[in-house]
Amino acid sequence: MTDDCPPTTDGKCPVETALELIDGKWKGVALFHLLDKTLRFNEIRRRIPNVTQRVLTRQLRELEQDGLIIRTVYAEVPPRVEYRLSPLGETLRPIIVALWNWGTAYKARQIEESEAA
Amino acid sequence: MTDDCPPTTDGKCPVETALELIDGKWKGVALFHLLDKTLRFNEIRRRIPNVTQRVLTRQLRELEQDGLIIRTVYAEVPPRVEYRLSPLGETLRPIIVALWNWGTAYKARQIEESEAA
DNA sequence: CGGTATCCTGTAAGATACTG
DNA sequence: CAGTATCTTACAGGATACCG
Repeated sequence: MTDDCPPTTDGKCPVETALELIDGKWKGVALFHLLDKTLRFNEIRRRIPNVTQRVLTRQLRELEQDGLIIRTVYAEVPPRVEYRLSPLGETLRPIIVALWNWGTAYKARQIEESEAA
Repeated sequence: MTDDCPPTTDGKCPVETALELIDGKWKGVALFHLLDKTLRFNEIRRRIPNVTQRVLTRQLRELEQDGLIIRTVYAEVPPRVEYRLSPLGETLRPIIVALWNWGTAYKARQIEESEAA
């Protein structure tokens, strides 16, 4: 089964295809926060310390172009821009949740190890 | 629930932590092939066209350092080096499989769209 | 067979400043 | 508030050649 990897149309393994879409230092985390609810730009930013405005903007735009999130601009002053998962993005939910669970367990393991010192 | 993201020990969201470990252009695919069985270096290489020896070597070593795979060197001539998932790496299986399924569905959708033209 | 050793290039990410 | 506009830099990835 795992051998039907390469010979797809584009010669890419589906695993590679999937990972490419969330490749970007902050994309996974951004998607994670959007699992909960629609968020405004600065709301996302506040949840991701260390990301710069420029980088976050770009990554969100790429997610939008790839059809994973929907960006809605409200013609108001001051401007309001909301981001939410698209239907396609919703299908990523189990994966994002699985990553969160895995990462959480991984961290717990790290802590145990350091305490065993 | 999704708000307990930042305030972990290292300030990183678990999603970010998990993604960092499989961040590397070919790591996900390499792990995918190792789901099936233990593979020798060139066996992995053959399954991943376009990856250079140098890069594949480095990514496998990083996976090893992160405890996701186990590298075994047999003192033979010619040399034989086998790679297999570690117990920790095994815990990634559901995620890798989910990525494969997702990527496969995504590609199918792309094809449908292009045919609708 | 399974690597190193060099060298090179593109680009993702970051810092900083400005804007409708 | 939610962005652009510039500029800079590190480094992942790749090409090529050689080795025990």
